[in-house]
Amino acid sequence: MKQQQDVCEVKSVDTTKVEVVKKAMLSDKDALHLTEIFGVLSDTTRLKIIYALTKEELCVCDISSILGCSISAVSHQLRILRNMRLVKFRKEAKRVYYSLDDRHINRLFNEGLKHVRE
Amino acid sequence: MKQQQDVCEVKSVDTTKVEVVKKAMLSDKDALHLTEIFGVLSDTTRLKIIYALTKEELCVCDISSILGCSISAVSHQLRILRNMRLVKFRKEAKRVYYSLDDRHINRLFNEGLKHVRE
DNA sequence: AGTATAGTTGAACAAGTGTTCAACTATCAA
DNA sequence: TTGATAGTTGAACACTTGTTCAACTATACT
Repeated sequence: MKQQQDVCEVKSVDTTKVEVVKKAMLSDKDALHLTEIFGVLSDTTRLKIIYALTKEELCVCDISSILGCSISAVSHQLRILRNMRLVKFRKEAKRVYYSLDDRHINRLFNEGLKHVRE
Repeated sequence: MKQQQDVCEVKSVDTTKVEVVKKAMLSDKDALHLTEIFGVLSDTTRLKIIYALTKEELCVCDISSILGCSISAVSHQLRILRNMRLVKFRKEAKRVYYSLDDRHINRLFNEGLKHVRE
C-alpha cells in the first residue's frame, strides 16, 4: 500500500520497450522549452494579441481597445511576449508600437488554427 | 487617474486600424479552443506522455516508468488527454494500453519541436 | 514649472493547475 | 475467498498565473 504511489518499478513492465522509449525521450531542457512556447499560446489574451499583431503593427492603446481589456493587463502580457522574443517594439513619441518578431510562432499558431477549424 | 485602468477609449487611437483588426479578430470560441489545445501541450508531464506515445503504444505502468513520476500523476494527465480526444486506449487483462488518437497534435508537436531545435 | 497622455511595473488577490495521498474498482491467480 | 496487480478518482495542498490597483517613468505641450 505504499509502492502504489511511487514510480512503477514492477518487473512485469515491458522493459525493452520502456528502455527504447526512455532513450528517445525528450531532454528536460527541450521539454521545458517546448512547454514555455506552448504556454505562451495557452492564454486567450496573449493569443489574441499575437493574432492582432499578425494583421497590423499596433500600439498598446490599440491592442487594449481591440481586445477590450485594460492597458495594464495588455502591458503585462506584452512583457511576457517580449521576454520570449515573440514581439518587438519601436517607440514613436509617447507611443510604443509592437509587432511580431517570430515567424515560427506564426506557423505554430496557424497549425493550431487549422486544427481547430478542420 | 481612473480611466488609466480601463479599456483604452481615447480618441487618439487609430480607429480605422483598430476597427479592421477588431473585425478580423478570432471568435471567443476559436480562441478558447486554441488555448485549450496549446494548454494541453504546456505541461512537461503531458508533453512527455504525448512524445512517448508517438513512439509506442504503452500501458500506464510503462509511462510512469519512462517519465519517472507516479502512476497516479500519469493517470490524472491521461484523463485530461482522453477528454481532449488526444489519446485512445484499449484494455488487455489488467493492463490499459494508451496510444495517440490525433494526427493534428503530432503535427503541432513537431512544429514546436522544429522551432525549439532551429 | 505644471499638466496630460502613453505605457510600465510591483504588490496583492483570486482563480486555476499538478501532484500526492488514500480509497476505490477491476482483473487475475491460488 | 483471499491476496496481489493495474489503474482510476476525489480531496487536499502547494504552486503558478492573470488581472487589478496604485504608483511610477517618459514624452509632449503650454
